[in-house]
Amino acid sequence: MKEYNPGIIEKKWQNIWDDHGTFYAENVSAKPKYYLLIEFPYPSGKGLHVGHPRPYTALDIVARKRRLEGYNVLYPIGWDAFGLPTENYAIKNKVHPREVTKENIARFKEQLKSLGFSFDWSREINTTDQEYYKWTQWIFIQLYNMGLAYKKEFPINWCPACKAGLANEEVVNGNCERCGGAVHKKVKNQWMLKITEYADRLIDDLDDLDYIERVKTQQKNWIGRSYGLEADFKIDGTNEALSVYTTRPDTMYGATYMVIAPEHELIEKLKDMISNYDELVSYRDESANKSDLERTEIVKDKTGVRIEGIDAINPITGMKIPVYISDYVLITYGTGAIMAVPAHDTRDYEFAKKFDLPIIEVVSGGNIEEEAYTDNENGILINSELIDGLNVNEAKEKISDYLENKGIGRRTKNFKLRDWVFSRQRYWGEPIPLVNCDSCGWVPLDLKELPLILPDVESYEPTDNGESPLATMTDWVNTTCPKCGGKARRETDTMPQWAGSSWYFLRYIDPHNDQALASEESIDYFMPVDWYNGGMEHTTLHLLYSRFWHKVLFDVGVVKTKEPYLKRTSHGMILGENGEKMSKSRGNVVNPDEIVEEYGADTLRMYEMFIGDFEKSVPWSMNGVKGCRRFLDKVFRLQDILVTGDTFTNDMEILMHKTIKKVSNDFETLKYNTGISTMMELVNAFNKKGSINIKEYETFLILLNPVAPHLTEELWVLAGLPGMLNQTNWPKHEEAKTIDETIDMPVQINGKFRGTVNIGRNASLEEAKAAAFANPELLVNLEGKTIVKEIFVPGKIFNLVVK
RNA sequence: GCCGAAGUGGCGGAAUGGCAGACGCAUACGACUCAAAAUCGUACGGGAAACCGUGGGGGUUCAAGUCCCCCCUUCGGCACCA
Repeated sequence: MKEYNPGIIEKKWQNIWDDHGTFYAENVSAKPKYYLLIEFPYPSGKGLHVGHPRPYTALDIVARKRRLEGYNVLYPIGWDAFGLPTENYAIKNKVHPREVTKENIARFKEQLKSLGFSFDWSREINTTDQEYYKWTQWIFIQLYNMGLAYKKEFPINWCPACKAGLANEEVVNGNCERCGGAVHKKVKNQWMLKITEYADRLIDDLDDLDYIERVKTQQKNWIGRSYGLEADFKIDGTNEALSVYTTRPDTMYGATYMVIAPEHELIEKLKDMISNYDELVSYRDESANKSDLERTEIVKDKTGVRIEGIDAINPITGMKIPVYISDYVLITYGTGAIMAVPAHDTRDYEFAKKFDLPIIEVVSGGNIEEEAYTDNENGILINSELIDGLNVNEAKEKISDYLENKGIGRRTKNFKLRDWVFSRQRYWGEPIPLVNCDSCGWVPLDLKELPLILPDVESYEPTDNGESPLATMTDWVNTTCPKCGGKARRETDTMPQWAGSSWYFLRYIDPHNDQALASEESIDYFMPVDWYNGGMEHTTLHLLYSRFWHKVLFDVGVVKTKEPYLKRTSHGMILGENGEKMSKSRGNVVNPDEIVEEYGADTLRMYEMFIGDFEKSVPWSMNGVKGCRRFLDKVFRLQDILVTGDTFTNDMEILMHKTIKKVSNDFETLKYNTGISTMMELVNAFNKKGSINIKEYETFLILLNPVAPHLTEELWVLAGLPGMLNQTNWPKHEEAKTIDETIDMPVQINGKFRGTVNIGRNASLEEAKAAAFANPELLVNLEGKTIVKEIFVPGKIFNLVVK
């Protein structure tokens, strides 16, 4: 008998699929479409590791199954190729990032191709192509025209040693990833995108989506919507009022002092009344110089300064209360000021203890001598004249009404989500297509001027002053205003890596269109994405950003669906054999090339899916790989016991239908591991029987095909089955034929398993009882006992309660 | 601290409230072989057994890995968001 040689078989079928364009999606089709999306890779210099193929294989299984079910499947691939690692590598090795990118992509592509994914390679995209980023720039202009892009002073991470601005991911524990030195803040005028304007929609529209629950909750928490009251506290002896935001207006009687952020405008406004202005300024400077790390490290120890010379008036009690500045209040959230209720807020409690401020209990139930009582959702109000005796929720409403009626309070909401800092002072990104004109201000380029090509530069190293490398290119920077024709300067910041990936799923639909990012008809046909799988690490940034851009494009009228992705799932990480995260420095990286070389791509694919629960992290195991290869060898040897037959044999019929049902279902529900084990059981059953007929064999090959496509296509041909496997149909089970006529019903005595009885599926209690009493082994347990209760669940269990 | 997920053999992991450990790995023994590999077969949670076993402690139920309450541990996310 021939031997299973994956090296030859796999190459052969990959070529056939390529030559036939087997997996190309049709642009126009009478078939229903199905759009599957994986997160397109960043082509790093390291090549693939075995973690990459896990999600790709999972959706490849769904893609192949869907095609056999009669869908026009779009399963595309591309490259998210702008970004820092490439740029840093290029600087270090004095190669152009374009060249590095080209090489990396070539390597990734070769590796991916060797795994036999059914990607539509005719739609391959690359975010660094001019024809691609032309439309990234076009979308930016839409954002600008809608007023969603604006410039703002915003601090960047600045490494004084490297003289470079750093991305957040380059800052590790407050230090520079490269030189290890402390990272400081440097304020720059940057482009921001108003994602906060879409915050409500980004939360509310989640309700109708089929996203795994942890993704929804993480996004909701990240956006962080809260409802509360903005209330005005008068500053004594002035017409000024200090507005605070609170989610607990019910506790206002307990507000014994106020705190404002060090940067709050009130200090400048009331400068003349303040007797310790200099002290406040030096505190402000001090906290500005603190790194993020320092600021959070000092959590335990609250600092602050009282603003001398002013007092605020609690609007509900009329009492004069002091005002402090402290960096535990953030200028970026709410109004940058709070009313402090130390009895019921841990932070305020700590501050009050330290500065010896009064603590007034207003919700009963805690022990405020010991600590703040915060877990008080169901508490009753005390020491609060207007609302004494009410519960927290009633009190909130009453106080809110009261202050709104007096015109010194407004119900409002707040978000933790901040606007998106969209500028990078880097070379390897999309140029921002705007010019600054002395008379017209910021002016976007015309569509016909796009793409604004990233110029070739001698040196793309960051500059000493934190400006983008593009800023030194005066020829490129100096231009004319598209509006008035006067002198103008180009924006020299580039876009972040998140830009290209925020809309790539739309370009796949119509990747060569030079009139639009994709044609209207094709968008209408293919959108939305039916199933998007990706890593949990992208939940709060990429996934949210792309939902935001899609909603903007919806508002512009480019897309017709308010959400880009109907369904979102997430895979677990693959760890090294030692159970640690795979990394070069830990020396536990497994390269898929080695596995393909030694065992074949089908074995790798199968093991990637069989390794464990798809949603959980799991350590790699070379022995596990061997086990999967062993199974495929077994499958190959089924040829030896192949017999004729055009229907399932009687003794295998039920098992066949059960298997079809289980595998079909498991492939839809991320349970690839149990789907595969079901097929293993089937093969074991045929081997035990000693034969498999051609009909059973054919069906089995189709079921296994999504997991091991090369082998099954080959066996299909070797068995003389008609055409190619990829042209056939996915089998369907008959529900009636998945049910056994007789079952081994477990018999329990006092809830303990004592044996089984083989009875009819629909047998009655009497039949079960008769069978049980005919079994001497069971009778032993009944000796000298009386039966007090018989529990019989048809088809399930027979339990005798005895005394 | 807050939010989320999870704790089951030597390992990865299965189990609509109804026989815990499917399937695979590792291991041991046997067959084949001059021998080895491959392959095939048998065993494989603990215990001599009665029994005991799904992180720990309570509870609901005829019956709990699964449901409820409390606690411990691990992982992921957020982190002074008022």
